[in-house]
Amino acid sequence: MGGAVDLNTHPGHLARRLQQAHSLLWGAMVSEETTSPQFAVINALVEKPDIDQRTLSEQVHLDRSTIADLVARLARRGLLERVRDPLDGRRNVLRLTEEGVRTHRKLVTRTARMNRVFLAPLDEAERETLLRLIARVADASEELRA
Amino acid sequence: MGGAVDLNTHPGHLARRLQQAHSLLWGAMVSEETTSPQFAVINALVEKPDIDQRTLSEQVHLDRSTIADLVARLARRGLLERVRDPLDGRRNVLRLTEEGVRTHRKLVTRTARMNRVFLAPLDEAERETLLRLIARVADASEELRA
DNA sequence: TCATGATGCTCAGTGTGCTGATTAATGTGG
DNA sequence: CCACATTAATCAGCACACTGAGCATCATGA
Repeated sequence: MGGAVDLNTHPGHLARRLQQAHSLLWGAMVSEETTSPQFAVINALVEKPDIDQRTLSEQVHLDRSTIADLVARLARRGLLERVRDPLDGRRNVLRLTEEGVRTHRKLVTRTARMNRVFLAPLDEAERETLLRLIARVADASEELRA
Repeated sequence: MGGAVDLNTHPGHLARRLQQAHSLLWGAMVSEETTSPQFAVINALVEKPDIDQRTLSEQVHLDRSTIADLVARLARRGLLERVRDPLDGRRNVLRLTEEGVRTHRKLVTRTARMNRVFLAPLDEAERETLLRLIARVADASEELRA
């Protein structure tokens, strides 16, 4: 006996496994260079260009420090431009380059295909349930932190 | 328009958010020193002592490289012992110390409490559904890898 | 105007997680 | 017995993600 716990009843452990399985499949089916969080950032900038890092970090639910690194990498690869706001010297205004927009277009179709493969073990109703339940738990936790 | 995607339909993005929310709550309600993956390792050693790192990595679904770092940190903190197997000089045999067992006992009750808070937005049926669906997707992906 | 506070960013430090290369030890076939 | 493959662990390198500290800039009130 000894009181060991079944980790399959621990959502944190399962979430980590899920994320890891995802990033593996991502590398194989979507891109080796552009990671999933990077795609989230690019996607957010397609929807709302010319925002600063703080706003961006709220959009994609990433830390301010994490965003800084991530944006620096994307800028180094020429996918976006980081310009000091002349009206407010504290802000970096972010905008995708042509190359960034092209990358986004390419990855959108691939992510759709990957998501189908990833969720293939579930039927349509289960897929929606899974996404909805995760979102509810995540939303509630993030609510508490605000 | 411009083709931006709704990230709430992307399981990878949701998985990352879920995991992040979890690790935040973990730090607040369970332990600041011992992380969730570290607990998974300790828990596995409670169930099966005297295994090597490779076996351990399969038990908790963590990479061999990652296990090495993680185990080194736990050993440095005196929660487990890493001994070269005299019968097979390649292996490190792992065993919890008294302190490690004590830590596990303490954290088991706290993790149970934390999981209840974390999943509070869901009713009992939804909780089981969530855990089961995540496990199915993760299992299927890991299957492909093998 | 000028002190105070708030805001946006950066930096250092730590931990998690992967890949790929290397090293050491064991096992096996000729 | 020895060359060869296999296996376990380590190491280097990269990316993600957090905290906490510090810095520059802007906004506000006295």
